[in-house]
Amino acid sequence: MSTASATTTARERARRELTAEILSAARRQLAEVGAAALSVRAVARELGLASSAVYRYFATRDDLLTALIVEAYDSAGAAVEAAARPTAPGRTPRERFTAACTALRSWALEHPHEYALVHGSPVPGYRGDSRTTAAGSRAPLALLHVLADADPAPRRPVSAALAEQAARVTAAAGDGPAGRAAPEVVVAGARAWTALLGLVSSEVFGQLANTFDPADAFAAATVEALADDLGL
Amino acid sequence: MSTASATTTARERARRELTAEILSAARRQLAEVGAAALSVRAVARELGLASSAVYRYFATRDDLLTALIVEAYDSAGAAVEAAARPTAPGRTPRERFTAACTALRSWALEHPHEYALVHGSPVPGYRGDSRTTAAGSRAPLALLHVLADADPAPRRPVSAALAEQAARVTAAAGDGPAGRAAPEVVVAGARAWTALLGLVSSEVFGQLANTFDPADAFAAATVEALADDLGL
DNA sequence: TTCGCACAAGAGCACTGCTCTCGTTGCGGT
DNA sequence: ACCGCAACGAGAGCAGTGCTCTTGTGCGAA
Repeated sequence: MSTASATTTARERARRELTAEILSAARRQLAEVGAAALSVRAVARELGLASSAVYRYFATRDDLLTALIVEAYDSAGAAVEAAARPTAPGRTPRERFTAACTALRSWALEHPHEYALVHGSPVPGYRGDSRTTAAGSRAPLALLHVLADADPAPRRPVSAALAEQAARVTAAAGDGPAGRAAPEVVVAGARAWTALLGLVSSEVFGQLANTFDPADAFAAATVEALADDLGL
Repeated sequence: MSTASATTTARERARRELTAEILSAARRQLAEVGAAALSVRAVARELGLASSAVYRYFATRDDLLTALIVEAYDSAGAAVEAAARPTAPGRTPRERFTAACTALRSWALEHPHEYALVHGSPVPGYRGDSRTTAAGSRAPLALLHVLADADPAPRRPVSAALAEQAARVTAAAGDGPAGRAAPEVVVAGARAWTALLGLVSSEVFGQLANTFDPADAFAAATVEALADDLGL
């Protein structure tokens, strides 16, 4: 630890690179065959490695999946954050909200397996890793940020129990605008978030087949309804 | 096929019974270890059979899962239908609606693996079997039935494209009250259905951890909000 | 009674996650 | 400059999987 702090030894470089290559191959395979069929051996094969070598970098298949989950959360979160950003000063909160919702939907349609990985059924016995929860908060927090900026008139009072849970959210949100949102706004935002997840999940998982299948109109109308309901 | 039409031969009986036993064992295993870990061999082991024998009754593991999917859809659908039924003549549509929503949530919490099977990520390459879609329509159709009975004033006009898709739904719903629902009502109902799925999925899949985790209050408030939004 | 077909069992194939052992090689401390 | 350790990749191997094929057996229709 003495001289190695500044210099990066060749081994460290090689480790980082190979880790990235494994992740990249796993990402490719995830996009192709899905999480259920992702196999450590196939990843190793694609890289010309022995399967046992991969286990030096990811102790278990679930660890590899967890890394992919974090990546997916971050990718989706970045997309939503970018769409929610007030690019122009005059951009209304409603525009930011609908853009963020649409961004999540688009991301999910472009990365269905990644979406299923993070918002579908938890794979075996789920993990509540702190990395995943942090990364998973980005998108809903971006939405809450928009709501806090708009500070809409709360349309629906919340019970004391609900307000306490909302306070937990604002406490975890830090001291930004999202951290100062009213409990009614937090609850309404959470409601909108779960509704959005339901909309996107239904479409991505094929539950809307034979009904609202090309779901663009349905999704757009639903997002508008959500914005109305939030008072944006 | 001559005399066998009336009498049930011993073979047929045995086949039906063993099929039921296999399904029952599979159901038990699904509830315990989840769909991903459900194995034909373990089912056979539990029944004291060779694994190859099971394949005489379900040609493939996916066929077994499909049967479980149909069972789960029917179970959930029956629970929702029962809750949505106008048990007393004076029961308001709003009561029926909230009861149906709560019934779905309760069913999902009692059968998380079954819920994940039908509303989580589709397992490998999905199947759009006609049996599953029919069974899967029961719960949302029960909700639509309640809405059609209430015939609320449509709060939100729908575009022509959306109305056409709604017509597809009413056409498939047959000639009951649900089949005569206005397009605006059908779309609003579909919106409520996806929102309900998002709420229940978020809770069952653990997405609400650290925020609205004992989710009874949040769920109840969300269902009330949905009922309000529907004009019930 | 006889023939045929459905049946259960078992071996076997290709695959999986994961572990263990082996020879090698890079790297830090003396 | 050297030595020893730890990290490394390869390969074999274990237990498990879905699924197939063959083999023998007993029920049931003709």
